[in-house]
Amino acid sequence: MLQSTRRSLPMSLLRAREVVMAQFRPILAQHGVSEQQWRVIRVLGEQSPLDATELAERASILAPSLTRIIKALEERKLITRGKVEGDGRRVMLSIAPKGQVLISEVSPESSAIYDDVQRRIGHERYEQLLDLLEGLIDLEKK
Amino acid sequence: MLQSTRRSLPMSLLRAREVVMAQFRPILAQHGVSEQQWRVIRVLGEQSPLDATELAERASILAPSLTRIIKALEERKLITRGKVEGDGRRVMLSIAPKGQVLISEVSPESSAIYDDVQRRIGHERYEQLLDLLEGLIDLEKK
DNA sequence: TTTCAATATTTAACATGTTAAGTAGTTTTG
DNA sequence: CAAAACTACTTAACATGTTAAATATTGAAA
Repeated sequence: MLQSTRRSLPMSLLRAREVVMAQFRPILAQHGVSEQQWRVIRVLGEQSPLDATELAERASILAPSLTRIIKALEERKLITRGKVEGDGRRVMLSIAPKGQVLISEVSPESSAIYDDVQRRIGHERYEQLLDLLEGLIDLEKK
Repeated sequence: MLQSTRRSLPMSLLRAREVVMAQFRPILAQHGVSEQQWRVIRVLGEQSPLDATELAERASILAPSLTRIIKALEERKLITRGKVEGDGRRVMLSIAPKGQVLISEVSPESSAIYDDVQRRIGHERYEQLLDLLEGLIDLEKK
């Protein structure tokens, strides 16, 4: 039997993400960063430095995209890029002062939106949803 | 307090979708269609004809992307395109015979994967996840 | 130590996402 | 009825997704 296009898991995940991101996009746009650039900045805000592979993994961005994003963010001095002594292949990325400023500006607005979404969906259901998604993500590792 | 990048809703939705789609992509690639092209074909397989706006809505694809996708699929004769008498602005799209063949080829493999994911995550949790996602999607309409 | 395989990143090429602007056709207003 | 507002779709421009190939470096094997 054919899976309906309405109640299909990939489609629902896509739409749900769309609904949530629609709340965030205006804020990010005001600060001149894309969704992906913001993910990179936020990950580096949590831990710096990180090599490109680790960063790509944590921000869920493919290597070729990351290369381009790094270039753009470095030019705007939001992050910095350095080499690793002992391994000439790797690139180490760190959050820059301007990046930290950006984080401190965007985070409050971002948190407000998270809280709002969480409140509208209900705290319990919100946690439940995250748990189920986590379970789905873990399928990959098996 | 800063939201961790790990347990964040947009990120989890993205990753979960990635895990699921990673199962499908090889099949679609074997048949020479992208994920988005497949969504368009499948929606038209459920109902034809549809005007571009309806199709975009149901396939969760933005109008500019749809324009390009339609062009590609029409050239491959997987779908057909017609005008609406009475409204010169609209474009009506329909599944073509070759498109129906493609659906009949891909669907069994696709269903098998759905079943596998569903089985691995558990039927009940699967339905629960879809319900929660639906609830999140409905936030948009309020 | 030289050669080969593996790793980290980049580049290339093309599809799609995203926002804004453009075009043509249609409906509403005055 | 004519101008204005609206609608459906397309085009444009640039960022990102995606796969494959290229580069440079490192590590392992002969």
